[in-house]
This record gives sequence, C-alpha cells and structure tokens, in this order.
Amino acid sequence: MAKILIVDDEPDILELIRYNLEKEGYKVFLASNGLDGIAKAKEVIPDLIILDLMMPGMDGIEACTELRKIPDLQNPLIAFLTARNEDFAQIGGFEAGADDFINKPIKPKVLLSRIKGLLRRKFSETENGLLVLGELSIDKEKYIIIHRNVEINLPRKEFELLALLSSKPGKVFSRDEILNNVWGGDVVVGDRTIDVHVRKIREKIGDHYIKTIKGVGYKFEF
Amino acid sequence: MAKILIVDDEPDILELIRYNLEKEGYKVFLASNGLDGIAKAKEVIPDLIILDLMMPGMDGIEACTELRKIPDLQNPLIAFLTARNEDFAQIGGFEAGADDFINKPIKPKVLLSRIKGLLRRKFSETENGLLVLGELSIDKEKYIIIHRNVEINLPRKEFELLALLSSKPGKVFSRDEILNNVWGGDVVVGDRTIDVHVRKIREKIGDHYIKTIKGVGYKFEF
DNA sequence: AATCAATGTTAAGGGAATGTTAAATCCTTA
DNA sequence: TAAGGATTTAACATTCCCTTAACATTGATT
Repeated sequence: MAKILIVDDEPDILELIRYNLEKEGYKVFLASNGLDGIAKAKEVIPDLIILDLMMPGMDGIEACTELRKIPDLQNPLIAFLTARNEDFAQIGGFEAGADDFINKPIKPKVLLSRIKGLLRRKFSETENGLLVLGELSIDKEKYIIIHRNVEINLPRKEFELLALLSSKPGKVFSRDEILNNVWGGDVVVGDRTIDVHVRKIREKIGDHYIKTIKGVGYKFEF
Repeated sequence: MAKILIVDDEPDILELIRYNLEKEGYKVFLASNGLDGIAKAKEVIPDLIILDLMMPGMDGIEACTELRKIPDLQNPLIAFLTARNEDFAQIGGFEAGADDFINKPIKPKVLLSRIKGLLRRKFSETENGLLVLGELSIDKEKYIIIHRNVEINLPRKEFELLALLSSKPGKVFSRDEILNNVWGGDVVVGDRTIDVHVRKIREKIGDHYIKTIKGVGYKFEF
C-alpha cells in the first residue's frame, strides 16, 4: 500500500491525519518540521507527501522546493495544507513543484477522497506499463526503455530481464528466479547466459543499476 | 456516461445544474471556486467542465487558463457560464482555451441541448475515423490512407492491420493480438501470413512506419 | 596471502524468427 | 463462370538474437 509522509508542526493535525489514513491501510510517516520532513522523505521515499504551508522555521513552499531538488523525490506527489482563503496559486505552490492542495480545516472524508484521487492519478500513469525509476523509465507496452531522455531498444531477453529486476527495486533475484521468470521453467540454458545478458544491459544503461550479490543473485537499484 | 464538472460559487446554480444533468444520466461533480475546481478536475478528469465566469478569488478565465496547462486536461471541453450581454469573445474566453459559453439565466432545456451538442461534437471528432499521423492519414470511414498527399487504397486486411497498429502508436502488438483483432479469434492461419501483409504495407508506405520487435511483435511509429 | 568458486568479458557460431517472392487458392463481381 | 484482385501458403533468403566457450577478474574463505 502507498506510503504517505505528513509534515506539520501541530501534533493534533498529525494525529488526525494519521488516524484516518492508517484506517484506510496507508503506511503513514510523520515529521514535525521542514528539515525533519526532508530527512524522512529521503529515508522512506513516500508516494505522497503532505506539507503544511505554515510552519515555524522552514515553511512548506521552501521545503517543497528543497524536496524537488532531490533526485529520488521527483516522482512523489506533494500536496499542501492551506488555510481556506489563501490564494494558493499566488503563493507559488505550483511553481515550487506541488501537485495539489488541501484546505484547512481538514474534513476526513474530503481528505481521503482527495488522496485517493491523487494516488489513482499517479498509479494510472505508472501502471500503464510505464515504470519511472529515477532517470530510467521502462515502458512495457512500447517495449523500450528511456534512459536520460534517450530511447533505447533492448532485445527481448535483455528487456525482460531488466523489467523483472526493476519490478522490485532492491530485491535480490536468484538465478533460479530469473531463469523461471525470463526463460521459463522448462528451458535449460547454461547459467553464464544470465551474466552475458546482464553485461549487455549494463553496457547500455551503465553499471550502477544492476548490482551483483555474489552467490545469491542480482538486484536493481536506482 | 460522460463526467461533467461544474464550478460556480452560487450553491443554487450548482444544485440546479446538478439536478438536471443527473436526471439525464451524467456523472456530476461540483466545486465552489476556481482552485477547488482545478483540484477536482485533476482528480476526476471530466469530459466537460462548466465554469462560471464571475467568481470571487480566481475567476473563470484564470481558472480555464490554469486548467489548460495541466497535461491531463487538454482534451476536456470547457464551457463558460456568462451573463447574457457579456461579449464573450472580447473577454478572452476562447483564447483561454474555452470551447463554448452558455448564457445566464440558465434554462434547463437550453442547457441540456447545448451540452449534448458539445459532447456529441467532441466524441464525433475523435471517433470520426480520420487519424493524422505525421505524413500519414488513415480514414476509417472511407477505408483509404493518405501518404504524402497521395491516396492509397489498401486491401481490407492490410488496412485493418495498419489501422490496428496505428491506433496506439508505439505500442507493440503481439502476433496473437494482431490475429485476434484483424482475423478474429477462431480463424486459423499460418503465422507467416502476418509477415506477408506487413511486407505489402511497407511496400506501399515505406519501411520506417512499422517496426519489428523480434520475438514480440510489431509496432507503429511515425 | 593463497585458493577457488562465482562472476565479468569478449567474440563467434548456430538457429529461430522474420523478410521476401512467387505461386496457389479464395472471393467477389461482371 | 470467367476475370481479377485479395488472401494465404509454400519455399527460400536473411537477419539478428541467444547461447556457448574460453579466458579474465573478483571476492569470499581458509
């Protein structure tokens, strides 16, 4: 389930939102100021970050601007909590990289429907078969990958191998798992075959995406 | 059924329109100001947005301009509610990206017929069958294609194959998908048949439109 | 540090998938 | 039913991906 980070200096609001979101099954993370929020965001890479606009120290706009500078945090959605009659556009919320805003006082039902809408939008963008992983996008429908805005055509096995590894970033796939998924259970090929394909992929997108765990398998990181 | 978002600061008008549209089976969404309207629009991606021109805070024109900047919201129709004697063109409604305007006071019958007309126009424009893909146009009604201003008559299978591939440029269609769509699920033909048709099409419009993804299928690009 | 198994790297051969052409069959229309 | 194009099949050519093999390097274990 989606990870949501909430940043607000008022403990009551944090708790109110936490309660309502956890009830719906979201994984909730909390921070009580901008700096803390940035640190937590780097740690958990949430799907959605809810920022209070008015906070002591670093305010929401500033925090948002900072967040968007961090490579891992260009995909997450960012929503602001604002007072009802603030002119959000004027304040520069969208320029700072925000996706939406939610008016205070918070009504749980409104909050939830808003968040569901946001996340649906986000995942419908990515579940079409387009996976965005930092500077690397994998489009299963078009059978291409895009690396730093450059389209690359991978042959079938290479594409499927990369698609498998990247489907669960961080997870180590054993050689057997890879063989079963990419080649199919009954096919018998020498195990060096996998290495060669990994080599080919690394040649095209760089070494750092696929990491070798000696004796165990391979994992994708970005 | 079509989704319609109504943005107006007067609750009475919202209710009036909602009542009439829901009666006709439309899915109706409401917002009471420009910012809220933008947020809702992003959430539901309506087919038609009805904006009141005069609203406190962000007015209709401004909201419309903002809406059209959002990638997901370039297709929806936008109609304005205006006072009877305002010169809509002068105000800049069309420049802001509006498709139509409706005069107040609202007469339900007029409103409904106007909306039906708009939606019919929208859907007939996109389903009309003329696909323009760079130098290649595909006219499903006339069953012809136009390549660099030259009309070409393709035999049925060739036409349908090209129409299928070009319906989602970039997407790779597997041989099975192609067989199911162009030939029909129960027909059994040798798989080389597809290649031959691809060859014929390439002969007529050039090689670069249809790309082979070995072991996967074919895709259309332009 | 030495060893050895696991993985990196490269190049080449084989083979399956597709390209290509022509002929055979099917279908429509006059 | 004959003619003509449309569709499919068949047969051969070609391409490009996959695999293998052979050697190099790494890194864990002793």
